[in-house]
Amino acid sequence: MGYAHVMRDEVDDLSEAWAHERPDLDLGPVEIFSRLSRLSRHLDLARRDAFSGSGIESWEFDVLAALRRAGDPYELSPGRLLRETLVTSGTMTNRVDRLASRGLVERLPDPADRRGVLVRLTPDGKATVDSAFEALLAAEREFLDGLSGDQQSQLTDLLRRLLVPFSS
Amino acid sequence: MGYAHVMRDEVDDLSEAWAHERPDLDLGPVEIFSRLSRLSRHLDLARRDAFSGSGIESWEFDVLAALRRAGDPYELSPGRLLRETLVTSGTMTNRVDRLASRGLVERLPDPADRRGVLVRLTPDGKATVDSAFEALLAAEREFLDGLSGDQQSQLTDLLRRLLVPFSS
DNA sequence: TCGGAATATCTTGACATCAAGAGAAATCGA
DNA sequence: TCGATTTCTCTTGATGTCAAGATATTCCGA
Repeated sequence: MGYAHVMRDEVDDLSEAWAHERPDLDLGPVEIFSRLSRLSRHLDLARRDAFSGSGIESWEFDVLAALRRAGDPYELSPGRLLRETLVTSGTMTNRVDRLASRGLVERLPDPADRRGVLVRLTPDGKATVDSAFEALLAAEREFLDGLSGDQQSQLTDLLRRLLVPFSS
Repeated sequence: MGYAHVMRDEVDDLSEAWAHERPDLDLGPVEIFSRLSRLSRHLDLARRDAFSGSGIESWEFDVLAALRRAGDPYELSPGRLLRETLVTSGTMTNRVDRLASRGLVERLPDPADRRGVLVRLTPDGKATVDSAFEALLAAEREFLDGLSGDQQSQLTDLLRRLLVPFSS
């Protein structure tokens, strides 16, 4: 049966308050989307802690991880990187500048398109992102403690259903 | 049976790439937390669109909504507001400044504590947040189209389990 | 082949956020 | 009652992000 009937989170308070003030509205979406956005906020903060041991920040990990999982030779264009990380082009220019000045990536001319460049992970960048990824996984695993394997699969499936419309 | 076996989202690509590069790691957490964080990012962007009709931005809604659901007389301290919205005190000072200059809230001295102030929703602020909230609910409801009522309840329950540890 | 439209990246200026700390008032133990 | 600690809000300076636009190159239809 589980403990659903005794568990109470911050969104229960929030939606109860809304229900009191606006009993005329259907607050269904609040139950899901407020939890999603608050969870994401809490997890961002926890992620920052997890990365502090590896000496990088979350935005750095996002870029390095995209390059890392692209596989050898760990190269992607800035355009591809910004689509993977959902930021604007100005932001990505700035991120690559800072990562390059730290020696974690380097810019190369794209041999196939003279407008373009390629961003490549350096050996230093690869070691950094590998260590950060392991720390992140370890931290995240703790947050899944309260969920059985079945529940984790269910949650994955439900989140995928929500995400599909956004995945072009 | 549903369509789980044919649905594929952007995180399926991402985790497949990781599995290829790091077959030594247990990537379970990625399936859930990457989806949470990417969903949250997409939803933030959608929220911005939903609010543009009401003439406010997401950060303004967050503050106005906290005051609105507090109920008459729609007053909270800055400290309470920053705990509800998970931002720092400097951010909240800045937010209240800008909302006050737009006439949506006003600052009052706290009669019970001379260090403190109270932030109160103006009638204009109340009308604004009520209209924005209805627009938000309408937009969010569309994203839930792909989930049955049962699935929405399941998702709510699973998200609550993840959120409880963060809800002090 | 040529010109317009699309694409790729970078630049600029404004702005929201944060971390750290300052100042004022309240609280609590001795 | 007094002093130390805590609480509450605001200030400051640095920084990351965005929107809009500039520049260079490629693509594509006529």
